[in-house]
Amino acid sequence: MDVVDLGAQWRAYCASRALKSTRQRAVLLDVVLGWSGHFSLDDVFSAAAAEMPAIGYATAYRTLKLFLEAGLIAPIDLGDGVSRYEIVRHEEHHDHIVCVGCGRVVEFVDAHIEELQVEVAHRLGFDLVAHRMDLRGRCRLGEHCPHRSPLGPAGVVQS
Amino acid sequence: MDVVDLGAQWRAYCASRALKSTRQRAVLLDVVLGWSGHFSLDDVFSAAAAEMPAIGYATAYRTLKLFLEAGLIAPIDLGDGVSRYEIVRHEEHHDHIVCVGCGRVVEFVDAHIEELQVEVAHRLGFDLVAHRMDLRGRCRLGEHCPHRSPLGPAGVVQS
DNA sequence: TTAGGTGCAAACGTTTTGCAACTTG
DNA sequence: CAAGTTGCAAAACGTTTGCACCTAA
Repeated sequence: MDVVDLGAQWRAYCASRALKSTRQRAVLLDVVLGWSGHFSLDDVFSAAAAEMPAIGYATAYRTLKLFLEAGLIAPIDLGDGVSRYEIVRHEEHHDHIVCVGCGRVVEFVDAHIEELQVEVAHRLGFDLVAHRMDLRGRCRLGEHCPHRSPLGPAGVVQS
Repeated sequence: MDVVDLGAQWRAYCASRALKSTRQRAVLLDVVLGWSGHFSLDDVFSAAAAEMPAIGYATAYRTLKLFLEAGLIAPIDLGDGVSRYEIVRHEEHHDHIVCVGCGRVVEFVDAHIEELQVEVAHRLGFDLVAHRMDLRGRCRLGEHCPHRSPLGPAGVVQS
């Protein structure tokens, strides 16, 4: 499911809930779908405000909540105390590993672990709905590592 | 490492940082070590206040922070927006699965997944320091499930 | 005696809401 | 027109801190 499909998904959600289409929502959708990586409410608001100065924080807040309910975005927790989100891409689910030294975030998927999660859930009497797995590690980039800080996503590592 | 050892660990930490032993800290340590399951700052404060009405919220806050630094407790995130913690038991590390229907939390460990996590981290160039894995599922307790709400921990399920 | 600890109240940053004015369908 | 949406400002929330008064060592 690519960005185009997420747009469709949003339109479907709007229809199902009789939501109106406004310029604000268009701008916000645009910002979110165009975002690569993780974003906070503030991130989204700032970007939207750049394109539409009159937009209000509350609107960004409420719209992000709608995106959440529509399943367009999902909350993630990277350990800092801020609510962050990322676009839900069904074919692109991934987990995170965060370097405790430099804060670098690598996204990855391990098919084997995914399987085992379903299995374990079943064994415990659950039907798995979702999961979140965040690893912490120290990355071995040596002198390149410390404090390279939040850098753009380098893509999801599959395995 | 059982509760007794955690007490020793705390004493060692106090010594190393020249922390004084006060009645407040004793009460708070007691509350935390005696807690079965997950707790919030509020939980701890309330329980401590029951035993020592004059205790201040800030003291609970600051002390919990010390416990955190001392490695006695670890933050966990169960998806509600509240900071929660649990006692660190080195031989009892576990992950969580939360029922999206009733909120029931089951703790578990899967040795195979644990191994794979280390492996994956290495493959990505990290030395694994810690991990957090929270599954969401719908539990199959049928009529017994919905809204049985936060119940006491039923122990860690090993596999 | 003195470094450290406590309780209070206020500051903080973020998230959330009430409301009157304004759009969309 | 009616229902839904917006921006503002303020409330609510959990968390964190400054400070003057205590207390363990």
